Amino acid sequence: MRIKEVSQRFGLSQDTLRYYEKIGLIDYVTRDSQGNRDYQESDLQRLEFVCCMRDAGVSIQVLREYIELNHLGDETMEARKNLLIQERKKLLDKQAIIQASLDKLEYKIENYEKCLSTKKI
Amino acid sequence: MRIKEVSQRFGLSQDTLRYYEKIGLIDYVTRDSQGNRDYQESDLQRLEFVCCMRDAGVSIQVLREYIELNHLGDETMEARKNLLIQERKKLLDKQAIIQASLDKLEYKIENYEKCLSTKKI
DNA sequence: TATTGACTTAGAGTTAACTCTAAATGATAT
DNA sequence: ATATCATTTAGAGTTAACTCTAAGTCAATA
Repeated sequence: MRIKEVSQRFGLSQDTLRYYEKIGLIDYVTRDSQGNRDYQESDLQRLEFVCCMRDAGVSIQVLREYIELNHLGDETMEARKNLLIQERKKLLDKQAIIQASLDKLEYKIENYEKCLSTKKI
Repeated sequence: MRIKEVSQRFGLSQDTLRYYEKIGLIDYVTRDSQGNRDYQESDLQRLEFVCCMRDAGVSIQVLREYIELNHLGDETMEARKNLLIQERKKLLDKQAIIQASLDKLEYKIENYEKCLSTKKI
């Protein structure tokens, strides 16, 4: 699959896709006879994971560490698991923080609604 | 209250507090006879709100807009309400995205656990 | 054959949100 | 009286994560 289609599929710019490859967030993508990237199924799967994590706010640095551990083979399984557990913790914390923020917003919005309806009477 | 204590209370650096004031995220803080900031109750309340929103990822730009509308008085109540509703939507979307990420992480972690326990037999 | 379009590269530039630096002031502790 | 400490200011520097630029290649189309 060529870069344009991959870009559309994941909602990442072509620049970002090349950048992710340059910094090792995805492996070197094979090139076709013209020298253009030809993304394989495995690349797409990696991108799926990377996009999902990036969308949630997982840092590039952490994802690179994870990828790096992957490259080092089975010995690093425990380390990888622990890394994911850490990130899960961070995301759970973030959800709680967002929830607190939502509660505050909810309260303020209701307040505005009260004010606005009163004003109209 | 002096900047040091405010900094500790909200977990913001003194630099950040001065920066927030400079860009209008909080109003100009009154200075004492020595020219040092003396944060009032109203400043602390504003900071409480700003911090909560910033922690959840609401952008400074949006918060500045909100503050700006506040300065413009009661006429802008509807606009302020709508701005908050928009931000609520963004945060709800973000929660869903994080949940998707968490589900994926959960799956992977379980997988690692299976692999690791099998290896030990 | 000329031009259009999709791609390539290396490297520079951008943006949001801080964070740091340097020089100065005034109050407090030794 | 001197040193230390908490402040102040304007403005420069940093970081993460892109995003853009310029110059070039190749294949397809008018």
